Amino acid sequence: MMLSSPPSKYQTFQQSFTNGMNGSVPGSYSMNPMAIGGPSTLHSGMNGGYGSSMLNGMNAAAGMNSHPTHHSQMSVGGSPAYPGINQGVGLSPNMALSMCINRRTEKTYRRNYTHAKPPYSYISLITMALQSSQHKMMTLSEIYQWIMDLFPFYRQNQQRWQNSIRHSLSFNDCFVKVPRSPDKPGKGSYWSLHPDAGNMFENGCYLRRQKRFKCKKMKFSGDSGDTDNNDNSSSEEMHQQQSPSGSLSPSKEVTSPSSPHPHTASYNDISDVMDDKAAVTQQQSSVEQNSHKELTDQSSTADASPNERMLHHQQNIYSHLHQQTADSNLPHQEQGRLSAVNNHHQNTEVENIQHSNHVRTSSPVDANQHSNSITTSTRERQNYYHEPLLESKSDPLSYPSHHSFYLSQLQAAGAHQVQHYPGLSHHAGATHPLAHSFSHPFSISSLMNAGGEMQSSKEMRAYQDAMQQYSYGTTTQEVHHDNISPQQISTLENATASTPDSGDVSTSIPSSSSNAHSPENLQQQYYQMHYNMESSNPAVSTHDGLGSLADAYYQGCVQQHNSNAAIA
DNA sequence: TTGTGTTTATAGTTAC
DNA sequence: GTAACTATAAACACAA
Ligand SMILES: [Mg+2]
Repeated sequence: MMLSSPPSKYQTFQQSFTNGMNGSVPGSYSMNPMAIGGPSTLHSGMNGGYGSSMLNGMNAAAGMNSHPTHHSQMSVGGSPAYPGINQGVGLSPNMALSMCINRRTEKTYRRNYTHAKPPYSYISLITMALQSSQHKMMTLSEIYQWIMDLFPFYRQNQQRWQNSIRHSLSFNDCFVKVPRSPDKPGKGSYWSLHPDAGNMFENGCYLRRQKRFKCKKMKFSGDSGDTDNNDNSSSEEMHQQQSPSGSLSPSKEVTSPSSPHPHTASYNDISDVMDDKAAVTQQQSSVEQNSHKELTDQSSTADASPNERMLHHQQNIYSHLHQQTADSNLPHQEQGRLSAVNNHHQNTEVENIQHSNHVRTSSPVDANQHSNSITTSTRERQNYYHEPLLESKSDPLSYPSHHSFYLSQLQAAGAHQVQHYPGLSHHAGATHPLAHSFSHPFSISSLMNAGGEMQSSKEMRAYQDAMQQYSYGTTTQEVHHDNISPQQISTLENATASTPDSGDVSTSIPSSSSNAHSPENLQQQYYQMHYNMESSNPAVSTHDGLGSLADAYYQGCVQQHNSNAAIA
Protein backbone atom coordinates (compact mmCIF):
# COMPACT_ATOMS: atom_id res chain seq x y z
CA MET A 1 0.00 0.00 0.00
CA MET A 2 1.39 3.30 -1.04
CA LEU A 3 1.79 5.70 1.76
CA SER A 4 0.01 8.91 1.24
CA SER A 5 2.39 11.78 1.37
CA PRO A 6 1.53 15.04 2.98
CA PRO A 7 1.13 17.86 0.56
CA SER A 8 4.54 18.91 -0.44
CA LYS A 9 6.35 20.37 -3.33
CA TYR A 10 8.88 17.65 -2.85
CA GLN A 11 8.38 14.18 -4.02
CA THR A 12 10.05 11.21 -2.62
CA PHE A 13 13.64 10.76 -3.45
CA GLN A 14 12.94 8.05 -5.93
CA GLN A 15 10.22 10.03 -7.59
CA SER A 16 12.20 13.15 -7.86
CA PHE A 17 15.21 11.42 -9.12
CA THR A 18 13.48 10.07 -12.13
CA ASN A 19 11.85 13.30 -12.98
CA GLY A 20 14.73 14.91 -14.66
CA MET A 21 17.46 17.22 -13.72
CA ASN A 22 15.91 20.61 -13.78
CA GLY A 23 14.59 21.86 -10.56
CA SER A 24 13.88 25.11 -8.94
CA VAL A 25 14.03 26.30 -5.45
CA PRO A 26 11.16 28.13 -3.96
CA GLY A 27 12.37 30.77 -1.67
CA SER A 28 15.47 32.51 -0.70
CA TYR A 29 16.94 32.55 2.71
CA SER A 30 19.10 35.44 3.57
CA MET A 31 22.17 34.85 5.56
CA ASN A 32 23.73 36.95 8.16
CA PRO A 33 26.56 38.76 6.45
CA MET A 34 28.37 38.92 9.71
CA ALA A 35 28.26 35.22 9.98
CA ILE A 36 28.87 34.36 6.39
CA GLY A 37 30.19 37.10 4.26
CA GLY A 38 31.76 39.02 7.01
CA PRO A 39 35.38 39.91 7.22
CA SER A 40 36.37 37.20 9.56
CA THR A 41 34.82 33.79 9.65
CA LEU A 42 31.71 31.84 9.18
CA HIS A 43 31.21 31.86 12.84
CA SER A 44 32.58 35.25 13.31
CA GLY A 45 33.60 35.80 16.83
CA MET A 46 30.28 36.54 18.27
CA ASN A 47 29.34 32.95 18.21
CA GLY A 48 32.33 32.09 20.14
CA GLY A 49 33.21 28.53 20.38
CA TYR A 50 29.77 27.39 21.11
CA GLY A 51 29.23 26.31 17.61
CA SER A 52 25.64 27.29 17.77
CA SER A 53 25.50 30.30 15.60
CA MET A 54 22.25 29.52 13.93
CA LEU A 55 20.55 28.52 17.05
CA ASN A 56 21.41 31.26 19.37
CA GLY A 57 18.83 33.74 18.39
CA MET A 58 20.93 36.58 17.31
CA ASN A 59 22.58 35.05 14.35
CA ALA A 60 19.59 33.24 13.15
CA ALA A 61 17.55 36.31 13.58
CA ALA A 62 19.88 38.52 11.72
CA GLY A 63 20.75 35.98 9.17
CA MET A 64 17.59 34.31 8.13
CA ASN A 65 14.69 36.55 8.50
CA SER A 66 13.01 35.90 5.26
CA HIS A 67 11.29 32.67 5.50
CA PRO A 68 9.20 32.52 2.39
CA THR A 69 5.62 32.85 3.32
CA HIS A 70 4.47 30.98 0.31
CA HIS A 71 5.70 27.81 1.75
CA SER A 72 2.68 27.17 3.77
CA GLN A 73 0.46 28.09 0.94
CA MET A 74 2.15 25.63 -1.26
CA SER A 75 2.01 23.01 1.31
CA VAL A 76 -1.58 23.58 2.12
CA GLY A 77 -2.43 23.76 -1.51
CA GLY A 78 -0.94 20.41 -1.94
CA SER A 79 0.10 20.93 -5.50
CA PRO A 80 3.55 19.89 -6.47
CA ALA A 81 4.78 23.33 -7.23
CA TYR A 82 8.14 21.99 -8.25
CA PRO A 83 7.41 18.78 -10.02
CA GLY A 84 10.83 18.40 -11.49
CA ILE A 85 12.83 19.29 -8.51
CA ASN A 86 15.58 16.98 -7.66
CA GLN A 87 18.44 19.19 -6.83
CA GLY A 88 17.12 21.87 -4.62
CA VAL A 89 18.96 23.21 -1.72
CA GLY A 90 22.29 21.82 -1.00
CA LEU A 91 22.66 20.32 -4.42
CA SER A 92 24.80 22.00 -6.95
CA PRO A 93 24.29 21.05 -10.58
CA ASN A 94 27.53 19.20 -10.39
CA MET A 95 26.33 17.29 -7.46
CA ALA A 96 23.11 16.47 -9.17
CA LEU A 97 25.04 15.06 -12.05
CA SER A 98 27.25 13.09 -9.78
CA MET A 99 24.17 11.82 -8.06
CA CYS A 100 22.97 10.42 -11.32
CA ILE A 101 26.21 8.64 -11.75
CA ASN A 102 26.32 7.53 -8.20
CA ARG A 103 22.85 6.21 -8.44
CA ARG A 104 23.93 3.77 -11.04
CA THR A 105 26.81 2.61 -8.95
CA GLU A 106 25.27 2.81 -5.59
CA LYS A 107 27.20 -0.14 -4.30
CA THR A 108 30.47 1.38 -5.15
CA TYR A 109 30.38 4.75 -3.57
CA ARG A 110 30.65 5.15 0.10
CA ARG A 111 29.01 8.42 0.79
CA ASN A 112 26.41 10.60 -0.60
CA TYR A 113 26.86 13.66 1.46
CA THR A 114 23.99 15.42 -0.08
CA HIS A 115 21.60 12.85 1.13
CA ALA A 116 23.37 12.03 4.29
CA LYS A 117 21.41 12.74 7.34
CA PRO A 118 22.26 16.23 8.47
CA PRO A 119 24.08 16.45 11.75
CA TYR A 120 21.13 17.78 13.62
CA SER A 121 18.53 16.30 15.84
CA TYR A 122 14.91 16.99 15.12
CA ILE A 123 14.90 19.41 17.96
CA SER A 124 17.78 21.23 16.37
CA LEU A 125 16.08 21.32 13.03
CA ILE A 126 12.86 22.63 14.46
CA THR A 127 14.70 25.21 16.46
CA MET A 128 16.58 26.35 13.43
CA ALA A 129 13.43 26.56 11.42
CA LEU A 130 11.60 28.57 14.01
CA GLN A 131 14.52 30.87 14.49
CA SER A 132 14.80 31.44 10.81
CA SER A 133 11.27 32.64 10.48
CA GLN A 134 10.63 36.28 10.71
CA HIS A 135 8.31 36.09 13.65
CA LYS A 136 9.90 33.12 15.30
CA MET A 137 6.93 30.97 14.72
CA MET A 138 5.85 28.60 12.03
CA THR A 139 3.07 26.27 11.20
CA LEU A 140 3.82 22.62 11.07
CA SER A 141 3.77 22.55 7.32
CA GLU A 142 6.16 25.47 7.21
CA ILE A 143 8.53 23.62 9.43
CA TYR A 144 8.31 20.64 7.16
CA GLN A 145 8.98 22.80 4.18
CA TRP A 146 11.89 24.60 5.72
CA ILE A 147 13.57 21.35 6.55
CA MET A 148 13.04 19.94 3.12
CA ASP A 149 14.21 23.11 1.48
CA LEU A 150 17.50 23.08 3.23
CA PHE A 151 18.16 19.42 3.70
CA PRO A 152 17.52 17.19 0.75
CA PHE A 153 17.81 14.20 2.97
CA TYR A 154 14.41 14.98 4.36
CA ARG A 155 12.71 14.91 1.04
CA GLN A 156 12.58 11.20 1.42
CA ASN A 157 10.37 9.18 3.67
CA GLN A 158 8.40 12.16 4.73
CA GLN A 159 5.86 10.25 6.72
CA ARG A 160 8.49 8.93 9.02
CA TRP A 161 10.41 11.99 9.95
CA GLN A 162 7.38 14.22 9.91
CA ASN A 163 5.80 12.03 12.47
CA SER A 164 8.91 12.49 14.51
CA ILE A 165 8.73 16.22 14.04
CA ARG A 166 5.19 16.28 15.31
CA HIS A 167 6.20 14.17 18.23
CA SER A 168 9.09 16.45 19.00
CA LEU A 169 6.92 19.52 18.87
CA SER A 170 4.31 18.06 21.09
CA PHE A 171 6.55 16.24 23.45
CA ASN A 172 9.23 18.79 24.10
CA ASP A 173 8.38 21.64 26.36
CA CYS A 174 10.66 23.92 24.47
CA PHE A 175 8.11 24.11 21.68
CA VAL A 176 4.83 25.81 22.35
CA LYS A 177 1.80 26.48 20.26
CA VAL A 178 0.52 29.91 19.44
CA PRO A 179 -3.06 29.84 18.20
CA ARG A 180 -3.91 31.34 14.89
CA SER A 181 -5.80 34.54 14.71
CA PRO A 182 -9.35 34.32 13.44
CA ASP A 183 -8.49 36.22 10.31
CA LYS A 184 -5.88 33.65 9.45
CA PRO A 185 -7.76 30.41 9.47
CA GLY A 186 -6.10 27.22 8.66
CA LYS A 187 -5.07 23.95 10.03
CA GLY A 188 -2.93 23.80 13.04
CA SER A 189 -1.38 26.37 15.24
CA TYR A 190 1.81 28.26 15.01
CA TRP A 191 4.70 26.76 16.82
CA SER A 192 7.28 28.75 18.60
CA LEU A 193 10.09 28.34 21.03
CA HIS A 194 9.38 28.60 24.68
CA PRO A 195 10.77 31.92 25.85
CA ASP A 196 12.76 30.20 28.51
CA ALA A 197 14.25 27.59 26.31
CA GLY A 198 17.40 29.60 25.98
CA ASN A 199 20.18 28.20 23.94
CA MET A 200 19.69 24.52 24.18
CA PHE A 201 22.79 23.77 22.20
CA GLU A 202 25.36 25.75 23.97
CA ASN A 203 27.71 22.84 23.90
CA GLY A 204 27.77 22.95 20.15
CA CYS A 205 26.31 19.52 19.82
CA TYR A 206 23.18 19.52 17.80
CA LEU A 207 22.40 15.89 18.17
CA ARG A 208 22.00 15.75 21.85
CA ARG A 209 21.38 18.54 24.25
CA GLN A 210 23.09 18.48 27.55
CA LYS A 211 19.84 18.99 29.27
CA ARG A 212 16.38 18.99 27.98
CA PHE A 213 14.34 22.04 28.57
CA LYS A 214 11.52 21.25 30.87
CA CYS A 215 8.63 23.13 32.24
CA LYS A 216 7.13 22.37 35.52
CA LYS A 217 3.48 21.95 34.96
CA MET A 218 1.72 20.88 38.03
CA LYS A 219 -1.70 20.72 36.60
CA PHE A 220 -2.85 18.42 39.29
CA SER A 221 -2.37 18.37 42.95
CA GLY A 222 1.01 16.78 42.67
CA ASP A 223 2.91 19.59 44.26
CA SER A 224 6.20 17.89 44.68
CA GLY A 225 7.76 20.96 46.09
CA ASP A 226 10.15 21.25 43.24
CA THR A 227 11.67 24.58 42.79
CA ASP A 228 14.01 23.88 39.99
CA ASN A 229 13.00 24.03 36.44
CA ASN A 230 15.77 21.66 35.61
CA ASP A 231 15.15 19.02 38.09
CA ASN A 232 14.62 15.51 36.96
CA SER A 233 11.09 14.84 37.93
CA SER A 234 9.42 16.83 35.26
CA SER A 235 6.62 15.71 33.09
CA GLU A 236 8.81 15.13 30.12
CA GLU A 237 10.54 12.13 31.49
CA MET A 238 7.27 10.86 32.72
CA HIS A 239 5.97 10.92 29.23
CA GLN A 240 8.44 8.72 27.60
CA GLN A 241 9.79 6.64 30.36
CA GLN A 242 6.83 5.67 32.32
CA SER A 243 5.80 2.14 31.75
CA PRO A 244 2.21 1.21 31.06
CA SER A 245 2.18 -0.28 34.50
CA GLY A 246 3.68 2.85 35.89
CA SER A 247 2.70 4.46 39.09
CA LEU A 248 0.21 6.91 37.79
CA SER A 249 -2.77 5.47 39.48
CA PRO A 250 -3.26 8.21 42.06
CA SER A 251 -3.42 11.02 39.61
CA LYS A 252 -5.42 9.07 37.16
CA GLU A 253 -8.31 9.41 39.46
CA VAL A 254 -8.46 12.97 38.38
CA THR A 255 -9.45 12.95 34.82
CA SER A 256 -9.70 15.66 32.31
CA PRO A 257 -12.09 15.68 29.40
CA SER A 258 -9.23 16.73 27.23
CA SER A 259 -6.61 14.34 28.35
CA PRO A 260 -6.90 10.82 29.56
CA HIS A 261 -3.49 11.17 31.09
CA PRO A 262 -3.73 14.13 33.36
CA HIS A 263 -0.44 13.70 35.02
CA THR A 264 1.33 13.80 31.74
CA ALA A 265 -0.47 16.74 30.30
CA SER A 266 1.82 18.53 27.96
CA TYR A 267 3.05 22.02 28.17
CA ASN A 268 2.37 23.19 24.71
CA ASP A 269 0.28 26.31 24.70
CA ILE A 270 1.66 29.75 24.91
CA SER A 271 -1.16 30.52 27.27
CA ASP A 272 0.34 28.07 29.67
CA VAL A 273 3.61 29.86 29.40
CA MET A 274 1.96 33.13 30.11
CA ASP A 275 -0.03 31.73 32.95
CA ASP A 276 3.11 30.58 34.59
CA LYS A 277 4.98 33.74 33.99
CA ALA A 278 2.24 35.98 35.19
CA ALA A 279 1.68 33.95 38.27
CA VAL A 280 5.32 33.70 39.03
CA THR A 281 5.77 37.37 38.53
CA GLN A 282 2.92 38.12 40.82
CA GLN A 283 3.83 35.68 43.51
CA GLN A 284 7.49 36.26 43.50
CA SER A 285 7.74 39.91 42.79
CA SER A 286 8.59 40.79 46.32
CA VAL A 287 10.76 37.79 46.88
CA GLU A 288 12.64 38.43 43.74
CA GLN A 289 13.61 41.95 44.46
CA ASN A 290 16.92 41.08 45.96
CA SER A 291 17.82 38.28 43.69
CA HIS A 292 16.42 40.21 40.85
CA LYS A 293 18.82 43.00 41.37
CA GLU A 294 21.59 40.55 41.64
CA LEU A 295 20.68 38.90 38.43
CA THR A 296 20.27 42.16 36.69
CA ASP A 297 23.68 43.20 37.75
CA GLN A 298 25.02 39.96 36.56
CA SER A 299 23.37 40.35 33.25
CA SER A 300 25.04 43.65 32.75
CA THR A 301 28.22 41.76 32.20
CA ALA A 302 27.00 38.44 31.07
CA ASP A 303 23.62 38.69 29.50
CA ALA A 304 25.08 38.44 26.09
CA SER A 305 25.09 34.76 26.69
CA PRO A 306 23.44 32.48 24.20
CA ASN A 307 20.63 32.12 26.63
CA GLU A 308 20.14 35.80 26.62
CA ARG A 309 20.26 36.04 22.90
CA MET A 310 17.84 33.24 22.53
CA LEU A 311 15.49 34.64 25.05
CA HIS A 312 15.57 38.09 23.71
CA HIS A 313 13.87 37.31 20.48
CA GLN A 314 11.24 35.42 22.35
CA GLN A 315 10.13 38.64 23.86
CA ASN A 316 8.63 39.40 20.53
CA ILE A 317 6.00 36.82 21.00
CA TYR A 318 4.99 38.45 24.18
CA SER A 319 5.24 41.82 22.60
CA HIS A 320 2.81 40.73 20.00
CA LEU A 321 0.51 39.26 22.48
CA HIS A 322 0.72 42.32 24.60
CA GLN A 323 0.03 44.64 21.75
CA GLN A 324 -2.83 42.56 20.68
CA THR A 325 -4.23 42.65 24.11
CA ALA A 326 -4.11 46.37 24.23
CA ASP A 327 -6.50 46.53 21.32
CA SER A 328 -8.86 44.01 22.66
CA ASN A 329 -11.47 44.15 25.31
CA LEU A 330 -9.81 41.84 27.62
CA PRO A 331 -10.56 42.09 31.27
CA HIS A 332 -8.27 44.40 33.07
CA GLN A 333 -6.84 41.53 34.93
CA GLU A 334 -5.83 39.80 31.78
CA GLN A 335 -4.09 42.83 30.47
CA GLY A 336 -2.23 43.13 33.67
CA ARG A 337 -1.06 39.62 33.28
CA LEU A 338 0.38 40.36 29.94
CA SER A 339 2.03 43.49 31.13
CA ALA A 340 3.60 41.53 33.83
CA VAL A 341 4.86 39.10 31.30
CA ASN A 342 6.40 41.78 29.23
CA ASN A 343 7.97 43.45 32.16
CA HIS A 344 9.24 40.19 33.29
CA HIS A 345 11.11 39.80 30.11
CA GLN A 346 12.97 42.97 30.68
CA ASN A 347 15.26 40.84 32.73
CA THR A 348 15.57 37.68 30.87
CA GLU A 349 18.04 36.09 33.17
CA VAL A 350 15.31 35.91 35.71
CA GLU A 351 13.56 33.45 33.49
CA ASN A 352 15.83 30.75 34.63
CA ILE A 353 14.51 30.82 38.12
CA GLN A 354 10.87 31.04 37.33
CA HIS A 355 8.30 28.29 37.76
CA SER A 356 9.27 28.03 41.36
CA ASN A 357 6.57 26.45 43.40
CA HIS A 358 4.04 27.69 41.00
CA VAL A 359 0.53 26.75 41.87
CA ARG A 360 -1.87 27.39 39.12
CA THR A 361 -4.77 29.52 40.04
CA SER A 362 -6.96 28.16 37.32
CA SER A 363 -8.06 24.65 36.95
CA PRO A 364 -5.96 22.39 34.80
CA VAL A 365 -8.75 22.17 32.35
CA ASP A 366 -8.77 25.88 31.88
CA ALA A 367 -5.30 25.86 30.65
CA ASN A 368 -6.05 23.32 28.03
CA GLN A 369 -6.94 24.48 24.61
CA HIS A 370 -9.79 22.06 24.43
CA SER A 371 -11.52 23.63 27.29
CA ASN A 372 -14.85 25.21 26.65
CA SER A 373 -14.62 27.58 29.51
CA ILE A 374 -14.91 31.28 29.17
CA THR A 375 -11.44 31.61 30.54
CA THR A 376 -10.10 29.63 27.72
CA SER A 377 -11.88 31.57 25.08
CA THR A 378 -10.46 34.69 26.55
CA ARG A 379 -7.06 33.24 26.55
CA GLU A 380 -7.35 32.12 23.02
CA ARG A 381 -8.33 35.57 22.03
CA GLN A 382 -5.47 37.17 23.80
CA ASN A 383 -3.00 34.70 22.49
CA TYR A 384 -3.72 34.99 18.86
CA TYR A 385 -0.78 35.75 16.80
CA HIS A 386 -1.32 38.77 14.62
CA GLU A 387 0.80 39.79 11.75
CA PRO A 388 2.28 43.20 12.33
CA LEU A 389 0.39 45.84 10.51
CA LEU A 390 3.49 47.55 9.41
CA GLU A 391 7.02 46.45 9.06
CA SER A 392 9.30 49.13 10.24
CA LYS A 393 12.61 49.58 11.86
CA SER A 394 10.88 50.20 15.09
CA ASP A 395 9.14 46.92 14.82
CA PRO A 396 10.24 44.94 17.80
CA LEU A 397 10.45 41.99 15.49
CA SER A 398 13.04 43.50 13.29
CA TYR A 399 16.34 41.83 13.66
CA PRO A 400 18.68 44.77 13.60
CA SER A 401 17.52 45.56 17.04
CA HIS A 402 18.55 42.14 18.16
CA HIS A 403 21.74 42.64 16.38
CA SER A 404 22.63 45.86 18.02
CA PHE A 405 21.43 44.57 21.31
CA TYR A 406 23.66 41.65 21.08
CA LEU A 407 26.60 43.61 19.84
CA SER A 408 26.39 46.05 22.65
CA GLN A 409 26.25 43.27 25.14
CA LEU A 410 29.04 41.53 23.42
CA GLN A 411 31.21 44.55 23.57
CA ALA A 412 30.53 44.88 27.23
CA ALA A 413 31.64 41.30 27.63
CA GLY A 414 34.81 41.76 25.69
CA ALA A 415 34.15 41.06 22.07
CA HIS A 416 37.76 40.99 21.08
CA GLN A 417 38.24 37.89 23.10
CA VAL A 418 35.25 36.33 21.58
CA GLN A 419 36.58 37.01 18.18
CA HIS A 420 39.46 34.71 18.74
CA TYR A 421 37.71 32.16 20.75
CA PRO A 422 36.25 29.99 18.01
CA GLY A 423 39.60 28.54 17.18
CA LEU A 424 41.41 26.22 19.42
CA SER A 425 42.00 28.80 21.98
CA HIS A 426 41.09 26.51 24.79
CA HIS A 427 44.22 24.62 24.05
CA ALA A 428 45.99 27.64 25.31
CA GLY A 429 43.83 27.70 28.36
CA ALA A 430 41.73 30.62 27.26
CA THR A 431 38.40 31.11 28.88
CA HIS A 432 35.43 32.24 27.00
CA PRO A 433 34.36 35.60 28.32
CA LEU A 434 30.81 34.46 28.48
CA ALA A 435 31.41 30.99 29.70
CA HIS A 436 30.78 31.93 33.26
CA SER A 437 27.18 32.68 32.48
CA PHE A 438 26.46 29.04 32.09
CA SER A 439 25.95 26.71 34.93
CA HIS A 440 25.32 23.67 32.85
CA PRO A 441 27.59 20.79 33.59
CA PHE A 442 28.13 20.45 29.89
CA SER A 443 28.84 24.04 29.18
CA ILE A 444 31.67 24.69 26.88
CA SER A 445 34.01 25.37 29.72
CA SER A 446 33.05 22.18 31.44
CA LEU A 447 33.60 20.30 28.28
CA MET A 448 37.01 21.74 27.96
CA ASN A 449 37.92 20.86 31.47
CA ALA A 450 36.62 17.38 31.09
CA GLY A 451 38.32 16.86 27.78
CA GLY A 452 36.39 16.15 24.63
CA GLU A 453 37.35 12.60 24.10
CA MET A 454 34.23 10.94 25.25
CA GLN A 455 32.04 13.49 23.64
CA SER A 456 33.91 13.11 20.44
CA SER A 457 33.57 9.41 20.47
CA LYS A 458 29.91 9.74 21.10
CA GLU A 459 29.41 12.09 18.25
CA MET A 460 31.56 10.10 15.97
CA ARG A 461 29.42 7.09 16.47
CA ALA A 462 26.28 9.06 16.03
CA TYR A 463 27.43 10.48 12.78
CA GLN A 464 28.66 7.22 11.55
CA ASP A 465 25.25 5.86 12.15
CA ALA A 466 23.83 8.80 10.37
CA MET A 467 26.06 8.16 7.45
CA GLN A 468 25.29 4.52 7.33
CA GLN A 469 21.63 5.22 7.39
CA TYR A 470 21.68 8.15 5.09
CA SER A 471 18.77 6.62 3.38
CA TYR A 472 16.17 5.00 5.50
CA GLY A 473 16.43 1.31 5.25
CA THR A 474 19.42 1.53 2.98
CA THR A 475 22.83 0.87 4.32
CA THR A 476 26.00 2.11 2.82
CA GLN A 477 29.42 0.68 2.67
CA GLU A 478 32.18 1.60 4.98
CA VAL A 479 32.06 5.17 6.01
CA HIS A 480 35.25 5.81 7.84
CA HIS A 481 38.13 4.75 5.75
CA ASP A 482 39.31 8.14 4.84
CA ASN A 483 42.89 8.95 5.20
CA ILE A 484 43.10 12.47 6.37
CA SER A 485 46.22 14.24 5.44
CA PRO A 486 47.89 16.55 7.87
CA GLN A 487 46.98 19.33 5.54
CA GLN A 488 43.33 18.44 5.78
CA ILE A 489 43.57 18.25 9.49
CA SER A 490 45.12 21.63 9.53
CA THR A 491 42.35 22.90 7.35
CA LEU A 492 39.72 21.53 9.60
CA GLU A 493 41.49 22.85 12.58
CA ASN A 494 41.54 26.23 11.06
CA ALA A 495 37.91 26.01 10.26
CA THR A 496 37.14 27.88 13.38
CA ALA A 497 40.00 30.26 13.20
CA SER A 498 40.20 33.41 11.26
CA THR A 499 43.14 32.35 9.20
CA PRO A 500 42.18 32.32 5.58
CA ASP A 501 43.31 29.28 3.76
CA SER A 502 42.52 27.55 0.57
CA GLY A 503 39.65 25.25 1.17
CA ASP A 504 39.12 26.73 4.51
CA VAL A 505 35.56 26.97 5.58
CA SER A 506 36.38 29.95 7.67
CA THR A 507 36.54 32.23 4.70
CA SER A 508 33.49 33.84 3.34
CA ILE A 509 31.40 31.71 1.13
CA PRO A 510 31.52 32.62 -2.51
CA SER A 511 28.41 32.38 -4.56
CA SER A 512 29.65 29.45 -6.52
CA SER A 513 27.88 26.30 -5.59
CA SER A 514 30.76 23.92 -6.06
CA ASN A 515 33.32 25.09 -3.62
CA ALA A 516 34.76 24.28 -0.28
CA HIS A 517 31.74 25.72 1.40
CA SER A 518 29.16 23.71 -0.35
CA PRO A 519 27.08 21.67 2.00
CA GLU A 520 28.49 18.46 0.74
CA ASN A 521 32.04 19.60 1.28
CA LEU A 522 31.30 21.05 4.63
CA GLN A 523 29.56 17.99 5.74
CA GLN A 524 32.39 15.91 4.46
CA GLN A 525 34.76 17.96 6.51
CA TYR A 526 32.45 17.53 9.40
CA TYR A 527 32.58 13.81 9.23
CA GLN A 528 36.26 13.79 8.55
CA MET A 529 36.79 15.79 11.62
CA HIS A 530 34.84 13.32 13.59
CA TYR A 531 36.89 10.58 12.17
CA ASN A 532 40.00 12.36 13.22
CA MET A 533 38.63 12.66 16.65
CA GLU A 534 37.94 9.00 16.86
CA SER A 535 41.44 8.40 15.73
CA SER A 536 42.41 9.97 19.00
CA ASN A 537 44.17 12.80 17.45
CA PRO A 538 44.16 15.27 20.27
CA ALA A 539 45.26 18.03 18.02
CA VAL A 540 41.97 17.91 16.20
CA SER A 541 39.73 17.10 19.03
CA THR A 542 37.84 20.27 19.47
CA HIS A 543 34.25 20.52 20.20
CA ASP A 544 34.21 24.05 18.96
CA GLY A 545 35.26 23.05 15.54
CA LEU A 546 32.51 20.53 15.27
CA GLY A 547 29.87 22.95 16.20
CA SER A 548 31.27 25.45 13.83
CA LEU A 549 31.38 22.97 11.05
CA ALA A 550 27.84 22.03 11.74
CA ASP A 551 27.05 25.67 11.48
CA ALA A 552 29.02 25.87 8.31
CA TYR A 553 27.17 22.94 6.89
CA TYR A 554 23.92 24.58 7.64
CA GLN A 555 25.02 27.90 6.28
CA GLY A 556 26.27 26.15 3.21
CA CYS A 557 22.86 24.69 2.71
CA VAL A 558 21.41 28.12 2.96
CA GLN A 559 23.95 29.45 0.55
CA GLN A 560 23.18 26.86 -2.03
CA HIS A 561 19.54 27.27 -1.51
CA ASN A 562 19.86 30.90 -2.32
CA SER A 563 22.11 30.23 -5.24
CA ASN A 564 19.65 27.83 -6.69
CA ALA A 565 16.87 30.26 -6.06
CA ALA A 566 18.78 32.95 -7.86
CA ILE A 567 19.37 30.68 -10.80
CA ALA A 568 15.76 29.77 -10.88
C1' DT B 1 -10.40 12.55 4.21
C1' DT B 2 -6.39 14.28 5.74
C1' DG B 3 -3.47 17.17 8.33
C1' DT B 4 -2.53 18.20 13.03
C1' DG B 5 -1.58 17.19 17.74
C1' DT B 6 -1.11 14.07 21.87
C1' DT B 7 0.29 10.15 23.99
C1' DT B 8 2.26 5.56 24.71
C1' DA B 9 5.76 2.32 23.83
C1' DT B 10 10.25 0.92 22.76
C1' DA B 11 15.05 0.95 21.51
C1' DG B 12 19.68 2.90 21.17
C1' DT B 13 23.17 5.83 22.96
C1' DT B 14 25.42 8.71 26.24
C1' DA B 15 26.20 11.04 30.74
C1' DC B 16 26.69 10.50 35.47
C1' DG C 1 23.90 0.43 36.42
C1' DT C 2 20.76 4.02 36.01
C1' DA C 3 19.02 8.24 34.32
C1' DA C 4 18.55 11.12 30.56
C1' DC C 5 18.14 12.27 25.68
C1' DT C 6 16.75 11.07 21.10
C1' DA C 7 14.57 8.47 17.31
C1' DT C 8 10.91 5.86 15.69
C1' DA C 9 6.45 3.74 15.32
C1' DA C 10 1.84 3.76 16.16
C1' DA C 11 -2.78 4.48 18.17
C1' DC C 12 -5.97 7.81 18.76
C1' DA C 13 -8.66 12.23 18.81
C1' DC C 14 -9.84 16.29 16.67
C1' DA C 15 -10.84 19.61 13.19
C1' DA C 16 -10.49 22.03 8.63
MG1 LIG D 1 5.69 21.09 23.10
